[in-house]
Amino acid sequence: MKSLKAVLASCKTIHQALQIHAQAVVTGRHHHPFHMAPLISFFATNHLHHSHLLFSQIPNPDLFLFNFLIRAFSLSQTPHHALSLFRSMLSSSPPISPDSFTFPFLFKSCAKLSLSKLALQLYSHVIKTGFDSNVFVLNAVLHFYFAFGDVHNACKVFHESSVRDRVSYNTMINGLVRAGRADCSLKVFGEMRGNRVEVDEYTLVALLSACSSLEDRGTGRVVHGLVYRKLGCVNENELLMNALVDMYAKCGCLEVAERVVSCGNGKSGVAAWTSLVSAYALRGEVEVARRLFDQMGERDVVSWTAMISGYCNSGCFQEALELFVKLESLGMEPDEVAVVAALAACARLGGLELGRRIHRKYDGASWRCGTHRGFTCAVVDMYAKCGSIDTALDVFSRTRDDMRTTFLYNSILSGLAHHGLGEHAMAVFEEMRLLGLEPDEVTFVALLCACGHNGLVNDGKRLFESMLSVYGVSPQMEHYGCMVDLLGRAGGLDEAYYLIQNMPFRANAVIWRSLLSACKEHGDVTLARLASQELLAMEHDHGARNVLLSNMLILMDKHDEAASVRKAVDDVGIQKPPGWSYVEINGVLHKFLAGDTSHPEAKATELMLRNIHMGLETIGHVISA
DNA sequence: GTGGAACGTT
Repeated sequence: MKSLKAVLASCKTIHQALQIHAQAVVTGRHHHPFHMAPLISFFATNHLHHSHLLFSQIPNPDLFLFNFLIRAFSLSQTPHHALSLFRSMLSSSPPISPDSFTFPFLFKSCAKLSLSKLALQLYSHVIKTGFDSNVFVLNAVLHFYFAFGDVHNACKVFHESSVRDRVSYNTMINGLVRAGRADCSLKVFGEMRGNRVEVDEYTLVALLSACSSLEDRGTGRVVHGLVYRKLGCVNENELLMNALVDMYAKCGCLEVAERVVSCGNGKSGVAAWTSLVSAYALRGEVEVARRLFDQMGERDVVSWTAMISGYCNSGCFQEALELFVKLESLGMEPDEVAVVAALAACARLGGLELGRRIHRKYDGASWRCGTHRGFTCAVVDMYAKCGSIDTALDVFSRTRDDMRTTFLYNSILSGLAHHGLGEHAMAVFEEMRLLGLEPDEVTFVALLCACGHNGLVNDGKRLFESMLSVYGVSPQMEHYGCMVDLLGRAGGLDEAYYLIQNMPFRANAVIWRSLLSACKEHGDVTLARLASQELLAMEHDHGARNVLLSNMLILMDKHDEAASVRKAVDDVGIQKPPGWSYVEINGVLHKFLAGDTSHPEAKATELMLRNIHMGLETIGHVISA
């Protein structure tokens, strides 16, 4: 008689397997772990739920069966089942203790479910029971520390461990690269070589990723040499080929990257092509990127996202959104990254209706690798940039504390700043501090900008002074710019000028322009001349500042000087690139230039604008030129 | 009769 395993191996359909199960029930073998294991294992690949059902009918499952199912669930989309199985394993009578097989699967489940506390509890159990000297357990611990972003403890455990193998090194190198510490990963690789541990394809892929993120083509070439020595010129590993192409693409060697793709005997896959698309788009050659994108044999969500982001990077937001809508219409499920890119494009175009549609559609989405943190941030940013600050605040306030990040606070703070809600911004910042989130450079730009727009001079000064001393963020050019603007608007022109003279770097055009417009506002001709001289001496020309300067001189009744500035502008032939504006009305995107009268409803628009102006002036606003 | 780690998009 054939063994059950042999019979199952020849099963072609689920029905045949179910018949075998029925037979086991008839012969009374369905209660025995030993007899049921092959059936449970048969269903585990595609019908895990059924395996679980069979398992639950066994009165006394053994450690092996528990481990088997815990493993299967830890790899599945529902890893929490692995943890409940573990609980029932501990509480069965007699209780079953986990072994070195159990722990790695539990850690994997914790990592997938972001249960860092549980993982740490389990780890202390591992140490107590001595399983930390098992290399499989160690590697799983390293993996979960990296998954939780705890690079420090991963390194600590790795360096203090007495057992290490090739996988430990690979996990370290890969984890460090993904944590943005590619430089450290190369050091670990040095240790690996020093300890005469052989490299394998996992090592090589991780090293190529390190070179990609460091844009270190020299080391990249050395690793390419290692690949060649290890595997010869033709290789069968698609992931490795892709990593190689990506390395050359990220290092700017696009020609070499393309050569690797074409010499790869068709072994390089979607990822390699996606790297090329993204590299060309980043270089500003969107047309080339699009041609490659259209030529690709196979395209997945990531390739579409690369092209969409590529358009965004080159300022082609309309093309980006067209591609996103096409992606949806093809029935492909965009991931968090794609949706974030589309929302960013909406934000830049003022596409409120499309943005709102995207927000509603993906609000409850359950993304495989998504955290929803990026999504929330992009949604808040989109509403704020589209002028709907109330909706932005609404989404923000309904966001759970553990979903709040510095980035999210930066989005809402910038929104509040641009909407002139300075006091509200200060209150939100206070809330951010209480939550223990650390502000970064962007936070302070938003805050100082908010203070500037609302005349909160003392708050602004206090914040600026606390940046480095309290928060460890050193002020950049933008922050000085905000301060010059803040002081200038409040009439503190001398203080602003003093700040410019005492900055650690030379002021840029933005700063001088901001001082110039403050001079205009407060009628300081001497400082205005000084600022405009600085501006004219700057290399990269910008027509707007001269227009501003001549406007100012006209307002100050210095028509002769104004005329000479205008003439200087005309003589040099300074041209300001046209600034396109976009507005979305009822889902239709309208594009126009300043002074553009080509739109069919230009007259009506002009009339409405005049009404708004008059309304603003009636309630006491001063409209500057 | 069960183990581990890997590529491309923000």
